Parts: sequence; C-alpha cells; structure tokens
Amino acid sequence: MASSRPKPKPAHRELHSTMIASQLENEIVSGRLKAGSKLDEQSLTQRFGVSRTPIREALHVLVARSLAERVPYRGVLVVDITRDRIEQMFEAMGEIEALCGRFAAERMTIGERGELEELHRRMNTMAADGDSEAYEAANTEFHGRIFASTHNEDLIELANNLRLKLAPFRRSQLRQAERMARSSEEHEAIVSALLDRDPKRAEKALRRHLVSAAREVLARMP
Amino acid sequence: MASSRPKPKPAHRELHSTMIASQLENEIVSGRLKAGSKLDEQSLTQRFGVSRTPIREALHVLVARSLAERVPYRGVLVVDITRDRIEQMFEAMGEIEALCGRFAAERMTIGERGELEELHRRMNTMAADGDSEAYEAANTEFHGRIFASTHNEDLIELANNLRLKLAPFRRSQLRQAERMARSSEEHEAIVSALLDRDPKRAEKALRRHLVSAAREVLARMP
DNA sequence: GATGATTTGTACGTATGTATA
DNA sequence: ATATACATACGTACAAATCAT
Repeated sequence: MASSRPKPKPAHRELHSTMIASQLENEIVSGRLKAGSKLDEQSLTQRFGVSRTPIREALHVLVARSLAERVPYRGVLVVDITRDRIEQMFEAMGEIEALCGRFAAERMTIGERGELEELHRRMNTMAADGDSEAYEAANTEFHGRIFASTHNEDLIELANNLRLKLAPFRRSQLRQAERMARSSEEHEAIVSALLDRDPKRAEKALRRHLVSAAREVLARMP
Repeated sequence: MASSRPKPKPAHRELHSTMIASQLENEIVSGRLKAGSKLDEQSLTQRFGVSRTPIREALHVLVARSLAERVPYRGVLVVDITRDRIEQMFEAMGEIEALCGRFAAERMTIGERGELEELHRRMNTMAADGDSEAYEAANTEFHGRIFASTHNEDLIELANNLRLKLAPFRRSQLRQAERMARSSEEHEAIVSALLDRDPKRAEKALRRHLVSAAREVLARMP
C-alpha cells in the first residue's frame, strides 16, 4: 500500500499500541502464544520494530483484559486459559445476559422493541442465505441492543466488556449454517419474550442461549 | 511548586502514576475538579513535578475507571457524575450482588459459611463499639467473601470492579453509628439466608442492602 | 554475598495531525 | 485560508530495584 508514495513520513497516527495489543490477543487466544510465555518488552520491541512505549501500553491492555498477568520483576506472562475458565466465563455471561434481558423486558421503549424485531427478521434472512459474516456482525448488534435497552449505563458497560472478553473464544463459532439456524431459533424466543414484556421468559431464554453457545465452543476444545 | 529544584532526584520506585491517579480520583469525586475540567498533561506535569509519562499512565487509569473521558484532540475531560448516574451504579451493583448471593447460597463451602458467620459476629462487635474504620474494612471483606463464594472468577472480578467503581461515592458512608447498626442488621438477613443455603432469600437480602446503601449516599447529594 | 542482567518507572525530545484564532 | 497552539504517539536514555549467577 504505502510504498511509492512521495511522502516517506509514515503517518504517526497509526495506533501501534492498539494494533500490537490485538495482534498479541489473537496469538494468545489461538494458542500460538502458550500459557506462561513471557511477554518481555525487549523482545517485543524488536519483533514489532517499535519502542518500548507502545509495547508497554499494549501490555497494559492485555493485563486489563485478563489475557496476561504481570508478575513483579518477572515480566508479563500469558495466562493459562483452561476449559474450566471458559466455562466460568460463559456462566457469568449467561447470568449477565439474563439480567439484562429481565431489565430490558421491563424498560424497552416501543421504538427499541420495533428495531430489535426488525433486526431479528433481517438475521433470519442472513441465516437462510448462509451469510455468516453479516450474521456475526448482526449478532453482536442484537445482544448490544438488549444491553442498551436496560437503560443502565453500568450494566451496558459491564455486559459489553464481558462480551468482549469472551469474543476471542467465540470467534468463527457462527460460521456454520447449522449453528446460525439454531441461534436464530433461540433469538426468536428471546425477541418474543421481550416484545411481550415478559422478564422471566426473557431471562430464561437468554440464559439458555448462552448455554447453547458455550456448548458449541467447548465442543471444539481439547 | 517544582521550579527551583537544581537536580530533581527522581525518587523512582514511588509509583508516581498510581499516586497521581488516586489523587485525581479523589478530587474528581469530591467535586474539587468539576465536570468538564480539562486534565491536560502539561499542567499536571508542573503540578505534580513529574514528567508526562506517569501523567499519561494516570490518565489512562482514570479513563478506564470512567472518571474521565478522552476526547480526540481535545484532551482528557472530567466526566459529569450526575445523581442519575450514581443511582444507576447502585442499581447495577444491587443486581450483581444479588446474583452473587444467589450463586453463593448454592455453592459456599461449609468452611466459607463458617468464616462468613464469624466475620459477621466480629462486625457486630465493631458496630457496637462504634469502630467505624474497622467496620469499613471488614465490610469490604464481607462482600468480597460473598463474591468469592460464587466460585466463578469472572463474577468475582466483575463484582469487585463494580464495587471499586462505587467506592469513591460510598466513602465514609459508614462513619455513623446509626448506619453501622442498620448495616449490621441487614447483614444478619444476608448471612442467615446464606447459611440456610436459600438462594432466593440471599438474592433479595442483598438487593435490599444495596437499596439501603444507595439511599444513604443519595441523601448526602445536592 | 557481590556482580551483572533484567524489569520497571520515569525524563525528555520529536514528529505529526487537529483545532482554533 | 493560514498560522499558531495544542494534543498525541512514539523514540531514546537513564536510574533504581530486584533477580540470578
């Protein structure tokens, strides 16, 4: 891309730290960086060809996202993500989603309900067409909208953060038509409960939805 | 302040960034730094007599804790903490504590139950003695133990984070004997439900406890 | 137990993009 | 519209505390 441009000065606004953070995140989650590996600033500066400053920021992010931990005077180490840990994450996410569903059922505006229903309909089409990429993006929006409908900033933030934390493990999970169809069915129950303003049903439907997602992810694990 | 230093010996291991972060946190929460104030690195370096690096780190922390927000090319601004925002925080915390209580009631080990009961008894004494400092510390431990008894790392982390986020607003709230006594009464109901392994009662008792705490904090607000 | 390597926090300079006067 | 101030990200250098040999 940027090769024969007469401007040899690379735009500094490249957010190296962010890019490095997601790069490392990928490698940790994919297993290429094994648990216990030392992420020492020195090597990383050489590997990414940048100075320590952006590396430090990236490591801060990884630690904040619990993908690495800093041991005093030992360095930053890749955390050990066991099957049990993933189960716990999904369990927590299930309860948070259920909580959000309960609140949303009571507080959604008529506009929010209409928009969610429409999004759900569009997702049905995507599932039928097998457009997994669009479905994945829409799925994130679907859950985000439910969070938003709680009208509680802290719940929204908390739910989004946890979802983000889980994202790496869920990656490409919806790539299969079969899973998309099942997801869409489960969404049907969720939407139905929300439109009916039924907190209990919404809660249960979302909890089940997450159990289902967890099963899918865990099935692909060692 | 830091002007005529001939050779400002940088006393290193002092964790400047952390200290600066909590100092600023105090000022934001206490209202000495008003909403919208610009936290520009330049002025802060002079005020704290350090370079921009630790200031940067401190600002990252404040932004992460939602006490400030970074507006591109505008700087870091102190967020506006309205009464409504505090209500939302307590509402969210109430649901999270209730959730933890429900899980804990089912999963607490017999050892954990015994220790919680003992802590509760010690807290009764502290309340009777009016030892508010000890009570405050013990109270944090009390709730932390309930979180821990969920045996779900993510719930524990999430609950502790939210509690930390609320801490500034709750500060010194238990300083009054009256509030301590009421707190202890409410803890009684919580402990009772947990010892009986009654998830529903634990859930409700914790939710009520938070409503009570919120009322106390909000009563002192403009 | 002294020495050197490592980790970590900090100081300061610089380049570049954005906003504002 | 141009110039100036400013916010931001990165680079480099150093000091100090700890760990390992």
